[in-house]
Formats: sequence, structure tokens, C-alpha cells
Amino acid sequence: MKPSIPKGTRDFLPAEVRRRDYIFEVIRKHFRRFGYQPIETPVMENLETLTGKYGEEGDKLLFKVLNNGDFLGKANAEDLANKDSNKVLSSISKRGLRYDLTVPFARYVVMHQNDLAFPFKRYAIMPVWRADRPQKGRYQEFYQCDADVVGSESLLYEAELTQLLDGVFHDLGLKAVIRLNNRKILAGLAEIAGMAHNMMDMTITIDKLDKIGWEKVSEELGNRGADAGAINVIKQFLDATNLADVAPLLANSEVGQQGIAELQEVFDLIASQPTNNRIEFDVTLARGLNYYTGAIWEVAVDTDAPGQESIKMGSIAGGGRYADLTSIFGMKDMPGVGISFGAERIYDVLEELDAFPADAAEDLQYLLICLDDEALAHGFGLVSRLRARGVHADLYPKAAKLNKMMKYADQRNAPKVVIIGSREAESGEYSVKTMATGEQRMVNEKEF
RNA sequence: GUGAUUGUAGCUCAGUUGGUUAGAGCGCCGGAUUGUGAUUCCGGAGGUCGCCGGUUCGAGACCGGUCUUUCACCCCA
Repeated sequence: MKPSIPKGTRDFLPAEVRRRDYIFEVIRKHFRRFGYQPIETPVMENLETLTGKYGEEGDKLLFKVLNNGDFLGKANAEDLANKDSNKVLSSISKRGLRYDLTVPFARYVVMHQNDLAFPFKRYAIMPVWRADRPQKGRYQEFYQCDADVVGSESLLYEAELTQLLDGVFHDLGLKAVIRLNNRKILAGLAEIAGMAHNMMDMTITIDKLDKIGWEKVSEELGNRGADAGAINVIKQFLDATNLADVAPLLANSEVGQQGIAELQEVFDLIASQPTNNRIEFDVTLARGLNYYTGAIWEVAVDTDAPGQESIKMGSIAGGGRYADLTSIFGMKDMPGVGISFGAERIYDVLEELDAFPADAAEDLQYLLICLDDEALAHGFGLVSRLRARGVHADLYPKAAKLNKMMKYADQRNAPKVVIIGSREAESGEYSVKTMATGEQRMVNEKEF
């Protein structure tokens, strides 16, 4: 048979894995520095844990795991006969692959509440699965890198998570623009525009402003039920570029003013300490999952920064505050806030900018090659001693033609090759060739 | 889920209005070179033309289906 892998999944070559690990390590370093602790949850959750948490669209994108055994024999006969996929599902599948890291985390917090100290700060770097149609920067299996804190409403966390985003992208050598908004401001807008009943429609539409322009946004708003007055109010709103301009427009909305006040406090906290990237208020920023209730973040590559003008990529990180994620699992008053890095997209951007550090590529220091069986026995001793000392060393496993072995060394990207023949085995002085320059000299074992 | 798009050697791609035995570059293997890679020269291997069916005397090419790739929607990282 012809080998293949499922749609939307990928294999990774060693060099790619090292580069991905580099990204994960940078992110992990910052997570730990800010006091977030690692947790793990299963790749499978009970389907009922997942369904209904991501909206109707999300349910369609959930990977369901077929029950073991005679799943059709145990299926609901009527639903099966009617070929009603949605109904028959519950009787043939009880598990699904996790769709994100936040909902499993909510489930985890509820289950382990007695073992956790609140505010509880956790991070997780794990793959998630979505049955989405693959596209540029969109896969069916991809990693998310999440940091969340639950059990506190303090806006200090909004500030610290912004610092964390700022620090990670600075460390990765990427100029980013971190956009901030607050869902309460959007709720206030919906209120004064008379759109409170379909705020979701409104926010999804205005989020497209920079992509499709005002003309189409106003048209789509009309289609989604906004009248001329509402559209006019929204227009004024979107013309505002800073918090001070927005504040008077929301004078009559209590929730809106609350959003302004919260965001102002967050910006004041952020401004009190040095940062590296553009951090902006963006009133059009509306995206985010249904459960966000306060602050929302979205991070994109700063295409105004030198050398990054050509990058076309959606958001590379995001997040938000949710007032109440755990109540659906039976635990009330557990507010949370968190962010998520899109490692796959960051990878694609760093690749395009050629911004990976050189040492993210190869970590072998010495490759030993032996000219005959006696030398090979000697080489095994030497490679063992080098490894015991912590030197990254490898040994070609048989005595072969030097030509062939040198070629292998070249392919392995070995920076130095140790040649062992009868002369070297006797003297304990080894021929060490530096591959980049071609220079070769005799080196004593201690000098490796 | 909707609408497009792609698939030929390990990789990148040619392949004319349907016509004999499907090609190139790179890579791979062997040799020149039994103590020197990346450069040079010589030789060689490698194909179910994504898969299934149809049209035709004849299909890599045309038609249908299906899988996959990429892209735009929807939504999202």
C-alpha cells in the first residue's frame, strides 16, 4: 500500500522538530517565569464535556471517537434506520478529541478544586484537533500553548498576561502588535445601538472591518438586523481610535463605562513598566470564543516593522477573560483569564523571516568513524567516554569506506569528524576534521 | 459544511489536437578514489501517471466519482 497520513496532519523532520521545540521552550520559559504550573489532561474527553461549548459550528468540528466493540449493534435502532447522524451519534460515540485546552481545563478545575490553591495558574502545551477544512496556517492537528489563571478577578492578571505576550515575542525576535479590547465595551455598543439581543452577530461583523472595509460591514450589519440608526451609532464608534474618544459615546451605558474603566486600568498598569512591542486599544477587535466576558487580546505580526512587511498571517496569539466557565460543570463564581499562542503559525512566520537561531538546527558535536574492526572497538570506548562527559557524540556503526562515512558525516551536519584507524587507536591522538573549513589536526582525548 | 484548485520517479517539474517503450534537473546507488565529505567525471537503479469506473481501436491527457493539496467563504490558532 501507498503510505499516507490523514488530511490536515503532518510529519516533522528532525530539523523541524528542533525548531518547534525552540518555540515551545521560549514560551514555556516565560510561562514558568510568571509562575504558571504545568498540567496535563487526556487527548480524549467524554463527548458530553465538549459538546455545546464551542457553539453550533464548533460541535461540527469535533472529532468523535467511535465506541469499541459492536457499536452498531448497540446503536439506537430507530435513529440508525432514519440515518439521522446527529441523533445516532450519542449511541455510537461517547468520547471525542479535545478541541482546545480551555474547556478541558475548566473540567479539570472543577474535578480537582480541593487540590488546587486559588488563584490557580496553569500552563499547557499540547496538541488539539479540529475537523476543519485545512488551509494556510490551519491544520486538523495543531499545538496550543495556553496560560490561564482562575479564581481571581484582579486586572493585574490582564497586565501580566500582556507582559507575557510581549516578552515571548521579544524573545523570539518577532515584532508583534498586541491588540486589546474589552467585551463590556462591545456590550455597551450593542446596548446603545439597540443590538443587545444579537451582539454576537454585531461583533463578528465589525471584526471584519480591516479586512472587507466599512461599506461591506455596514451592508452585512443591515443583513444581520441593524437599522440605519444602529449602523450610524456603530460607525461613530469605529471611527474612534482611543479610549478617550470612545468613553463619551458610552456615557449612557453602565456596562460600557465599566469596560472603559477596566481597560484604562489595564493600560495604566502596562504603561508603568517597560515593554517591547506595540500594545494598542482596538475597538474593532471582537473575535474570541463565546465565553469571553471581559478583556480580549489578539496578537498579530507587526507588518509596519522593518523586514516584516510581507508577512501575511492571521492572529498568532489571543486570549480573553471569562467570568464563568466552570458553572456548566457545577462550580460557580470561578472567573478566569488566559492567553493562547498559536505555535504553528509562529513557526511559519519565523521560517519565512529566517529568524530561527542557527543552533536550533543541529546538536551533534562529534561523529566518530573507524577504518577497521579493531579501530571500531576502540571507537566504541571513546564514544562512550565522550558521552559520559556530556559531549554529544555518535559513532558510525561499522568500518566502511572512508568516502561513504565522510558522506554520512556531511549529511548528519556533524561539525567535527573523528577519524580512527590503527595509528590513532595506538597513540590515543585522534585525527579531528572540522567539516566547515576542511582543517584537520591531531587532538588528544582530553581536549575534546 | 459551500465554491474553486492540485496530484506524473525520493523532491521540483516537463509531457503538443488522445497515438510506439512517459522525460529532465536535483537526489539516491556504484565506480574513478581500500585514510577524507560538500566541488568534478563515468555508469546504474528507480513510475499502478493519486485511486475507482467510463468514453475510445487506443487515455498521463477526455468524462464521472472518490481521496489528497492549495485557496476563498463560514468559523478559527
